[in-house]
Amino acid sequence: MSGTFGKGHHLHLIDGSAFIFRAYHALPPLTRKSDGLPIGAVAGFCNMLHRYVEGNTGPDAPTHVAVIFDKGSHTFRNDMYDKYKANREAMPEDLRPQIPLTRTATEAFNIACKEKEGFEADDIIATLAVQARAAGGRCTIISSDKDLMQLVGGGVEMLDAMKNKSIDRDGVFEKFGVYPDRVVDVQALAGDSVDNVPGAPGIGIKTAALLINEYGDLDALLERAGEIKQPKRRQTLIDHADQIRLSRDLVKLDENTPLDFTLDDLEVRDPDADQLLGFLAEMEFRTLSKRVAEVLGKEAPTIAEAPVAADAPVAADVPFDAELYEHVSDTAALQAWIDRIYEFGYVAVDTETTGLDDMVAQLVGISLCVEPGKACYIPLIHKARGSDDLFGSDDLAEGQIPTEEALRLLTPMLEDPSILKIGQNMKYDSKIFAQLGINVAPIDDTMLLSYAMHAGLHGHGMDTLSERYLSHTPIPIKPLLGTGKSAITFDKVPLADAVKYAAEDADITLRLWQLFKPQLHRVGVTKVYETLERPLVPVLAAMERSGVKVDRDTLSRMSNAFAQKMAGLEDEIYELAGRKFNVGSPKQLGEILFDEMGLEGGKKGKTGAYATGADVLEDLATEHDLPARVLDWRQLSKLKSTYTDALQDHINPDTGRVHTSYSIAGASTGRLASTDPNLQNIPIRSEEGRRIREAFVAEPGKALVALDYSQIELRILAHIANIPELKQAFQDGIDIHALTASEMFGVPLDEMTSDVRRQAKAINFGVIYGISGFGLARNLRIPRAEAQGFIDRYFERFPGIRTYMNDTKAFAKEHGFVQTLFGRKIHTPEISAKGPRAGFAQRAAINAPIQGTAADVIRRAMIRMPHAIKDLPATMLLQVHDELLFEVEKGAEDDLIAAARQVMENAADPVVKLDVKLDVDAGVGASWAEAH
DNA sequence: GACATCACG
DNA sequence: GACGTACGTGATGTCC
Repeated sequence: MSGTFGKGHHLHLIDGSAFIFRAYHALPPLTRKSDGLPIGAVAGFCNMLHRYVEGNTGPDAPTHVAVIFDKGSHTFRNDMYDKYKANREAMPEDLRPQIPLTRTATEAFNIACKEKEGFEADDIIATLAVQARAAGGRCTIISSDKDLMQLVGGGVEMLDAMKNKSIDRDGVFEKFGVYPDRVVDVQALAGDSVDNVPGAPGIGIKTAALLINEYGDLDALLERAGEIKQPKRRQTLIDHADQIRLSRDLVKLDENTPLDFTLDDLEVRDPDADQLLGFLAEMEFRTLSKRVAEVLGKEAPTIAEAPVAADAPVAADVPFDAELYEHVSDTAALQAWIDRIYEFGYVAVDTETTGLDDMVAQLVGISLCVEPGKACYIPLIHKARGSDDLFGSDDLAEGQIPTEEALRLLTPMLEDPSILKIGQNMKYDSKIFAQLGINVAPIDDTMLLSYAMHAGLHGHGMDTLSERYLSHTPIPIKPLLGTGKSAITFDKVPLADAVKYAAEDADITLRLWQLFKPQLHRVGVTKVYETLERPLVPVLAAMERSGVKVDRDTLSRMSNAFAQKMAGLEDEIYELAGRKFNVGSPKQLGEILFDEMGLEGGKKGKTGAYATGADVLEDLATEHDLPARVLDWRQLSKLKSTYTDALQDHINPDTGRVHTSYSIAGASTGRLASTDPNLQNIPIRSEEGRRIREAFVAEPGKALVALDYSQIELRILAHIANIPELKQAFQDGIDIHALTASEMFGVPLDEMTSDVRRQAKAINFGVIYGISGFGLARNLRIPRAEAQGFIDRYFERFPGIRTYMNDTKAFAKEHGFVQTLFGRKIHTPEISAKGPRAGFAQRAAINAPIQGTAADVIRRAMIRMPHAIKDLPATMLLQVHDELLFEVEKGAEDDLIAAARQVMENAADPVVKLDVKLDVDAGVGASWAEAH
């Protein structure tokens, strides 16, 4: 399309400074290999331009486009107000030389590049947008700068390229509470701390919008300021009227910037392949050159591989050699290591201990590494071999620094805020040090780096990572410790072996860190790692060390009661079966039920054994008493073995409390997992099981407080899939399952029966899991066709759900991962598999953003919690996915609930603005049963 | 160590 | 049209 710009034309205006700023902060400080020129921002800028150009296909593609830049630091606004943008930070040194290169880049892409001395880019954009509107064409401003929102409307809209979200008049209203024509008035009142626009003191956007909407516009408001009821607000407006008018002039964009070009000069042009590829080659952008060349159908330019600096060894260059590891046996050698650590500013640390339970294990030795291949082990309490070679004596081996002495030297370094301590699963090591009163900080964790980048692809244990990323199989621990009863602890491992094994772990950790850390940016998960993973480590360490008090007598009494009941049931079962057998053996039970007794419905699984799961037995229970008895027996057996018995063994003899361990990198979705023991699956659904929670108690003088998010996953679904009815119901506090039932079946809310509600509830949950007719039918025990009918009606009523499911599957197929609202990536490698695996992967992909976002939310709450409750006599003890359990001194319960609820309900802010509020329910009691 | 089962969100 | 089918976990007991 050509001719004079007008109807049918579509102008894109890109806010160049915003692109540069974003590119600069999104990428690590890259430099051009050949000469060290800082190039990160240019690289990011080019990537964004390329992506932009590639994304511009289809009927909505622009006919005209320009990138608009700021020029010069002095504009007419500085003449109006000398403090305008006065508290802007200076441009970073390494960004300055890149600015002109972004102009060159724009021209290399053959996109119009415009700027004007004395004017901000915003003014040029305003002028062009107004011209485009006047000519009857459309204009899209690619920026998220709120100052540009005053231009929206009448064919002008904005596009946030990062979020790929367009902002129209309603979007502006959402942001400012007024439509675009009054945005300037609101900004004039609210001011802007970034640009140093003064505004009216004490008035923010909300109040400003309120006032403008009440009085019509700013002039009317200032004229009638005397009518304002609130005395403080009235006085502010009267006193600062001039300042407010000045602010309006500052934020009002100049729509009449004199320009020496017209819209027609901005017509979209094809890039000149040679020019573009030439520029990219000059910048030495290998990957982008290749990508662009592919699109243009050209050969990628060859870019000479610059020699890697000799003094920067990378992991791949240094072979693993355990013989080179150093045994640090005296303080002089240790001091030399500490000195080296201070030279580098970081160190990989690993502790060796007497066991895997970090609440009990004792420190045996410490290994350190600052450069690949150069690591040491500092043994502390290794035992000397006894005369009979059987470690009969308690004597320490030679060549060890006394623990106290070594820690005296190491502690300042471990606690030094300027020295980064790198570990693999640092929560373990920091807990070991915490036992000794040493507070290790700051930390980096290779396990969590991997988790942030590779969740869903593979595990994140050191052996896995070493083999995958370093092509090196670590020395196995088993031959050193042995197995079973004859296994020894690490302090009995001979020093020569211990040095090799232990130092290698630090070596591997350092190499992984060197490899992973720069990749974080590239994978785009720096924020995830920095805000959701790393800060959680000390929080969890503290919770685990606190533990929760569990009353042994309560458990013991329950255990005896269960045993008695089970014995009674066993007698009945043998009677009904006609013989004795092992009730706990599904295999034997299946044979009894289906072969000997000849009951119908025996189905064999893959392994050829009959299925005897609860669902099968429940069906059989209508026909026969035996399956019902077995179900009862199984419930008791589960409660006894897993809870009343095993839990007692987990009571720490020193603290009298149970200390679980949370794995941060276990669940692919971002959820935590609790192990040894698992305190996230303590019974609650059955009345009998629920009583186990009576054993979880507060110390005398204290109470337990439980706070849990109400329906968090459904709220997140309502937001992500954008379902207006569900969002409204949550805002209004309406029973969401009843609402769903009402919408689907046309039953008014006040006539809802519990059965219809129950069905709707199953559907709501099913949706979160990637529903299927079969699955819903089985869950509700209704015919499959009927279940499918429900699902069809649900999708019809809430079409956004189907769109979400389809979009998510498509996204996973295209990218190989899905994302939470906070940017956590969950990889879905099997999404394109054949057969049933694809189905699994698709449902997991649908579920992951929902479950994962909820997990992110509570992580954020937990990370903020210590600060929020620091002045209260309270401790955070447990997390159960959507619940936090606290122990608090009596009298402070309400204060704690208020503080913790505040943090939990606002945990998504300010990164994610949820369309639904988050509600938190709270309970207090002497036991977990009472508090829930 | 695999499998079945069942506890939780 | 057949196939297999609700998401994410951990602990326990049986059986080979």
